[in-house]
Amino acid sequence: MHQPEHLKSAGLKSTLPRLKVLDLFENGKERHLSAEDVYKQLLGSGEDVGLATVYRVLTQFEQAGLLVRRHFEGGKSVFELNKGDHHDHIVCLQCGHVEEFHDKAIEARQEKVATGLGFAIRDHSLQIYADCTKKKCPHKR
Amino acid sequence: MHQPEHLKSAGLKSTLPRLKVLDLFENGKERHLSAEDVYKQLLGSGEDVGLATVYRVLTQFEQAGLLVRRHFEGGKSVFELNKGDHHDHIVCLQCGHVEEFHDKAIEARQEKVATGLGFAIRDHSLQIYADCTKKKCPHKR
DNA sequence: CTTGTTGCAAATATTTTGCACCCAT
DNA sequence: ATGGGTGCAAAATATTTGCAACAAG
Repeated sequence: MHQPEHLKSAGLKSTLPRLKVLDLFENGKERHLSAEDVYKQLLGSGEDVGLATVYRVLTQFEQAGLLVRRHFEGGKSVFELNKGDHHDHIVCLQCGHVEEFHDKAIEARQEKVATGLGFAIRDHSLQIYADCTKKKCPHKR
Repeated sequence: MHQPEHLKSAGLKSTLPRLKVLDLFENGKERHLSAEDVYKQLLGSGEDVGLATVYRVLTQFEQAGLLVRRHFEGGKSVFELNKGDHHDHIVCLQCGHVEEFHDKAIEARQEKVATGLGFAIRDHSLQIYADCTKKKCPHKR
């Protein structure tokens, strides 16, 4: 599996559920997963974890800076690996796939607008909800 | 109170709970309210409504285009009057006040980015979380 | 009248927490 | 061994729904 250094440095013991969750994000197919997604995938792999543990681990990883929590529509929190870079998201309304993008011009304008209104940006979140224009949505679930 | 034309044209009967909720958004102090906020304010005004009715009314108003539903952080939905214009939000981290803004350049870039990735935008949501730079935050709660 | 609307309670959905047992160090 | 970690069940939070009583047109 993987080295538990990340966990160590975060003051977290290297346990099976934690290693498995980390592995899912590092080597899984989807980069953006909800607690339910993680839980189901672990059960599917024959792991015997509780949903509560998944929630606890995800929250701990978020606080440790290993994961980032996103608030898309739909009431569920979605997590992804914290790669250190900032990016925004475009969510396909047809299949739910999440694509990432970064646009310097948008960031610059945000800075300008905020400054103009007398604010100092600390963080921001931008999601675009869209339909895929290709004949077949390439990201069917 | 108010004319029920909005309701009529939306195919909704003009009832007391609906008129009261609409009034809150049109004449209330805060433009952005959660279901819980609306419910508490109505109870405070001596109205006898159920929380379920508030949720139903808010949802109906959203579908009728009278209100817009926002998904800020915190797990709760927040509603505001639909003034027809599109705008994004800047949330003051110090007092929680919500300021609105609209920037053509940002919108244009979003369109460009989405098109470039093969998507047709249906909706988007942009929130900036920031600190007020004025000596005293002018929006203390 | 007739159909839409409401309040209440119960049901969902998501996430958190209490607790006794288990395991990494 | 021992303190953190886990699973399970129950609680907490946000929202939806079934249903009988009720009210607008």
